[in-house]
Amino acid sequence: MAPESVSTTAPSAGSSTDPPRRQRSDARRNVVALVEAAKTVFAGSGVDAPAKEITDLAGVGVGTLYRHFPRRSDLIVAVLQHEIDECVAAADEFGTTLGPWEALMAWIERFTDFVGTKLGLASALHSGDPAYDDLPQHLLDRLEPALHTLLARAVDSGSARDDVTAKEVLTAVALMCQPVRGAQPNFNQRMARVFMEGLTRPRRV
Amino acid sequence: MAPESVSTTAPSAGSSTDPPRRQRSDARRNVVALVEAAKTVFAGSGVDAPAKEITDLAGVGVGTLYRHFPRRSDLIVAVLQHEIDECVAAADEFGTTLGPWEALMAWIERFTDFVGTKLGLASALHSGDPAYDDLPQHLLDRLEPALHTLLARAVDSGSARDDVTAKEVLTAVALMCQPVRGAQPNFNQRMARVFMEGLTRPRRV
DNA sequence: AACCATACGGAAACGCGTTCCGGTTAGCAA
DNA sequence: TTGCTAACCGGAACGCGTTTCCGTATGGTT
Repeated sequence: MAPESVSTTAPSAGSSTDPPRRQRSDARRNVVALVEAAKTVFAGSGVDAPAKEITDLAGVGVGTLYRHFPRRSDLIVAVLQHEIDECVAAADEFGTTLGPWEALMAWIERFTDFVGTKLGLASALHSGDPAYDDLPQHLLDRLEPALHTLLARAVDSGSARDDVTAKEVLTAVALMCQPVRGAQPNFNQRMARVFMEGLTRPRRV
Repeated sequence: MAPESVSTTAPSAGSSTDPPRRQRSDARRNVVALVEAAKTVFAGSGVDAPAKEITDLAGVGVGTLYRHFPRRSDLIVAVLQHEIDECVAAADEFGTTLGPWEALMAWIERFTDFVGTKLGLASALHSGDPAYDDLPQHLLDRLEPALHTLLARAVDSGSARDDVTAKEVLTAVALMCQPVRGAQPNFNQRMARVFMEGLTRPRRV
């Protein structure tokens, strides 16, 4: 994940090795500028926009980008951090205000919104490109617990089958969120809903 | 689609312009060698293996590859032609030997087998890379009619909902077939099945 | 003020797809 | 057979984006 960007945490702990000097102020500034620039560029050109586009906007050299964010996924994670947190928070809210099944469906819709509106994020998630390697794992680690709670409740209440894990649901729905050329605007959401309906107790007609 | 590879058809028609000379024998040989090599390389390194790997195996220069197959999708189509035909044929068979719903499910499983075993084919389908532009459309054109028949029968028999088109099903299932790192081997098939079960008439629990 | 670990920037190296062109050859006609 | 020419060949050259590398600048500390 983001190597040094988020960690504004306790650098003072004189650990095993020599006293580590604090991060320089210009470095901190640049990290912020890069994340800010990346947010803008990603929104306009997708998550695999040329690196130079980002560094130019941030007013730094490419070296600086790669030093702070060795992999593209590091940068993406930094950019999305906030929205991911919001997504997790939504799970708590739905879980307490809606019925088991409704909460599950509502959250999935929220999740598809999140993934779908990030240009190319879904594609990156499953591209196999090593630059994005950590991305799926990180999202999974963060979101899986949130969904797990909702799903377990739906299973307990008898409205969802119990042979599919939260992780699998998350992965499958993420797959469904990939942009499709020439599809109707809400295609992905509709298909995700169909998938979710397949999650109700199975039976034949 | 494949520009000149498949078209062993009637070059003799003295059309508007001067009599076109027949395709040269070495050209024909090279096309065959390339498709053969591509089949091997695709199987080993996925559909986006470096072009040079293919040309080396085929024993030709890169120029020859690009002349015959300007887009990567042309080459893929040529390689898959046969298997696509088989997939279409399977639809006919299932349609006549199985019940409406069972035929539908059987064919989808057949389809996931096809897409899933082609390394990276599913990813390529939705990559957005212009090199693969024609690929989805070509597969859709070829497979949609096959599925349409099966789906219509299932809808008529009352076992499937009628608010999702064959094209949508095909696209959605293709999305689900994308390889996922660290997933169980049959993950994609299972998820595709869940999706299909969501296709039964909707109702609440 | 002086020192130095840290960080900067952008040039250079690299990998890969794609284009281009001088040389070669298969097919056809005389 | 021989000669002509369109068709074809190979790979060098080019474009573009990522990634590495290193001389230089600078913030922090003494």
